Amino acid sequence: MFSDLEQRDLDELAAATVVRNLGKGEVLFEEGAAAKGFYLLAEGRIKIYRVNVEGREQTLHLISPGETFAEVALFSGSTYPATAQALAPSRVLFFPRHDLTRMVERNPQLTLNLMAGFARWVRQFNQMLAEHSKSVPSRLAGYLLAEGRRQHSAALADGSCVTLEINKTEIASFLGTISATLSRSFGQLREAGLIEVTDREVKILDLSGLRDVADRESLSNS
Amino acid sequence: MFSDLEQRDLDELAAATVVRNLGKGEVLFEEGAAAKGFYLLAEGRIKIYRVNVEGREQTLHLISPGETFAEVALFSGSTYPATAQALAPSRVLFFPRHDLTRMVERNPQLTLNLMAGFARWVRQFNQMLAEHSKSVPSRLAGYLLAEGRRQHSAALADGSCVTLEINKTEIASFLGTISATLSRSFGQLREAGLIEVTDREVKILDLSGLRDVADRESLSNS
DNA sequence: CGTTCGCTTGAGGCCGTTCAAGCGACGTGG
DNA sequence: CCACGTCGCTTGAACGGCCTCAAGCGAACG
Repeated sequence: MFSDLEQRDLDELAAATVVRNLGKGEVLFEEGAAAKGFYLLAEGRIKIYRVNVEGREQTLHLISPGETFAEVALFSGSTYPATAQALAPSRVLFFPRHDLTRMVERNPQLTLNLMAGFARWVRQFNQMLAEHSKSVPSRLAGYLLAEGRRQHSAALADGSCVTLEINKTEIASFLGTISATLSRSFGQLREAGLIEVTDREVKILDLSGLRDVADRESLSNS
Repeated sequence: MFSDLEQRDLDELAAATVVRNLGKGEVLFEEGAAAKGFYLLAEGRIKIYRVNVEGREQTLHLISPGETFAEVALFSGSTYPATAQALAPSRVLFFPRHDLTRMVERNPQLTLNLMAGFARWVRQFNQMLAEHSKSVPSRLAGYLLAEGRRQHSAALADGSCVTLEINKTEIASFLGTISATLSRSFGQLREAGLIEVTDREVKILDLSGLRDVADRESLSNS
């Protein structure tokens, strides 16, 4: 993202960044708080969530080390649209907005990079909307495949193992459901012979079958 | 959006724009097509939609005259993430991307304007996700209020009328449901004494009640 | 006059939620 | 070391919202 910056700007940026350490469960910023910049996760795990009218949490993003988040702050200008909380002890780098915008004005190429970052964001959001019209088992299958891809550099295969890095209640929130339903969904995938679950380890027994379920609307269809 | 451009750039932009007329039902661009720029709707009505795995349409945006759409093309770079179709005879202005990016490089202020436009987009998307966890009657109430706000410059009041500018099947698609369910939802709002429906005219009988329903999760709760 | 289209309404079924109970793992304090 | 509470997870039963399938109806149109 910063690859096209001149050295002078890089120095300036580095000088402006702030490091912050978070304990497990600590809230980095809350929905509605003034947005003064964006973040890069150096270490740990962050979840971005909103609470809906009924009080249930809907996780929007799960941030892994190396990813930036809250870039929206650069545009929306005013407030964060969601809450960020550490799921594990974490270290984040903070980039103040006014430094960034100053640099943007001087370095148009940076704009294009920012835009590219958006592309990812848009795609992800689009996908979330699409996912939301699927059944819970389908969404779960998609999640497992995505996690597997993220964890292994190599391609997935029958027999690959995926580690659940967050507890199942958190996964449920990410998938827009509750733990009870998620539990049954794991059961359905297991009974279909697609996966094997032991604690926080998921073994993929039938990769292509799992892909089918993830692409399909429901588990039963066609 | 273009307010900060210099005259020279404005001239150049004007020279690059292309006008296109669309008949009712005509498709402007399809999901997956190469994205070469974005559009401004001068006249008519456009819907942006995706078809999910099951083949049902989910409308993402309804574009009214004066609004821009497909700005995403400026970022994602590659392909349109959805399909655009005219709901009525329409006239659109097309802005080629490469002209825009050239201008962005020369005119950093334009970037910030683009970002501001994007902020709107993000907010809308966020709201869509939130809406999706509500009941259909709630979503319908929200839609009616939004349409009312869009149509009347003055504030809404008990007795205000809202005209449904698109047919109910299209509204259903926009709300992520089907016409049968939408029909029942209209019935529920009517029976609750909140609205009165005659053909394509909706009279708001109880504005604050309608707002309550729109903010609540379901019609029955509390 | 027949067809198509948009809308409404009914019956039935599915999926996910709610409420509730039960279980093992873990930590704490007696 | 054991009793007890909490927490995360699972499982059952019941309820409810929305979808599906289907029929019916008026209006527009050829």
